[in-house]
Amino acid sequence: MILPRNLISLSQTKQAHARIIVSSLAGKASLMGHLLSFLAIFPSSPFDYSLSIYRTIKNPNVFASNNMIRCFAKSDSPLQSLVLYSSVLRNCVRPNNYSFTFLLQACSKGLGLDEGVQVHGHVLKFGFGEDVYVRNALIHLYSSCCRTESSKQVFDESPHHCDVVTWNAMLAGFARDGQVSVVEKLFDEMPGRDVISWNTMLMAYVHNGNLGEALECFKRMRESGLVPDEATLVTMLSASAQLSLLEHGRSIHSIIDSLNLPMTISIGTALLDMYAKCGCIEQSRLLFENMPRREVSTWNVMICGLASHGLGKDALTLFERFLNEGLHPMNVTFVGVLNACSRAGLVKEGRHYFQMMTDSYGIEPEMEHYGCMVDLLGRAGLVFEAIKVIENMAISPDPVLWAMVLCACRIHGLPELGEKIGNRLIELDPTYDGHYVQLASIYANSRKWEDVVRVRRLMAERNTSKVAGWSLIEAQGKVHRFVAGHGEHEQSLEIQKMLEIIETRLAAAGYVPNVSPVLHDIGEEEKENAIKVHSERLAIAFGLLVTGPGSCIRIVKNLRVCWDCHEVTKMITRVFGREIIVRDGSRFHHFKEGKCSCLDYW
DNA sequence: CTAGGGTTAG
Repeated sequence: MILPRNLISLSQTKQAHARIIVSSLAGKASLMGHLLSFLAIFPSSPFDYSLSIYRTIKNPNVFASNNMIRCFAKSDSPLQSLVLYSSVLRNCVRPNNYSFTFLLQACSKGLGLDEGVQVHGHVLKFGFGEDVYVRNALIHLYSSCCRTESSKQVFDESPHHCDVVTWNAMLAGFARDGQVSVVEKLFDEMPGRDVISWNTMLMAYVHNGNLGEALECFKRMRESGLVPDEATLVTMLSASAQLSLLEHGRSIHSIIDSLNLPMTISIGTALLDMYAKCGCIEQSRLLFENMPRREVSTWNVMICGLASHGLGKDALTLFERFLNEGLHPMNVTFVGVLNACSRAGLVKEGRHYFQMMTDSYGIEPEMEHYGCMVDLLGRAGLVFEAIKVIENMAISPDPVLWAMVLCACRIHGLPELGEKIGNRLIELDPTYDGHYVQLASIYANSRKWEDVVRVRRLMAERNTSKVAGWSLIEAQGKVHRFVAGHGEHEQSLEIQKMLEIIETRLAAAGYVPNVSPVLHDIGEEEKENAIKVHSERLAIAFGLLVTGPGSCIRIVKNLRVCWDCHEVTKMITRVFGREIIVRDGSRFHHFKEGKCSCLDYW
């Protein structure tokens, strides 16, 4: 027993077991307890071997039993440890503090809240209510089930018997429950914070969409002098990815390099996801090819990344490679694959992979899968086949699917059907303005102006909720946010001038703006006053102002790009000799030399 | 003689 535990392999442990048998020492409770304690370390190892050892012990003492409980807790059937616990009690062996930490661990892992509550009773009965380890295990149990009131109760019962682990378990519980402000409060109150405290705070922000706060918090963490670890950096990569902040993501990447952290699967996957979501799909590919090891999620991220960039064929090629390597796709893998088909208009392939998913892999299609298929078929003009998919669904369809059909009706000129679906959708959700916009647009295409006015009036009267359009651009070490209209940015005068320059130069190049707002083809932003300048145009104008000539302009926007802005952006890349990458609400557009990577299909 | 808290993706 000289080697540290974590350096001992399963086969070495088995050798030790063999020698114990040869020396006829098998059956000794303390010795076998040690053996079990080694077996408990191997992650999710099956418990049958451990159990066969435990069974040879004539009179198992609490030490040996604790370690067997621990083996169960680490296995795939953690709740088995409770069965053993009851036999321990039957044999009149008194459990100790170790027994309860292992038992509670088992309950947390096996989602046995009811069982955990019973164990909690035994904790009190046997007098371990003030043991820090036991209390932490209890708080962890309630935290992992989002029972924050119970966690808090345990915490409040003896507030002095706690350490940083106690506080961290509390943070995690409220974080999981989405109570970010409580996490913040506890984080401020706690007497000392370690890396895990910071990580939990960061994850609370990222998981609940408070991405700006996460960036701020990470800055404070660095100022406090704490060295971030793998979990910190993976979380921050996720924040950078969600916000599409390439410069920030790159700075995290350089921290990873400077800390000499190994390229683990987690780090690698998070990095390639970050690059993909920041528009650098080639960088993602490079990373992917150079990763020493990958797992299914790595492939998922890469396939989804390629799909979001409209590289449908490449995504499918990668998926075929995945299958050739003998890997087993998950439901998410097929979300990526079907998305790839839908973004690239690959109808035949889409049908093929949808069938493969259900027939060859027995994966039940979820709403996302149906969404891809309906979108794919609808956009390709196969509106009735899209409807058939919805009608044959095994689950009840989300209205979003009908909204896709509605959109297809508008694009492919099916006004009567569109009118029916549009009215039905408005009935279902009168507060969402997107449906009114689509319906009005369909009437406009049919030149039914009275209907256009009627629908728009209805929308105004009902005070529908609308999502304001915004665009982000990272420049000069800051994030600049633009909303439709202008005047809020400190350089708004220059931006205004730049917009005029753009207009003049595009006009000289022959661009004719789409004058009638009701004729606007696509656009969730139609609902915004059409006189206002869409947010991405402000961001592009600003980008032209502040970035060096010839450099690429990267924009993120929350809604989908409207047809008009899409046309203008194409022209700008030609007239100004710039590359512009826009991540909109549904995908990436790489604009270059007057063309877009989506080939106007999105 | 044995123990604990936090990881990403659509």
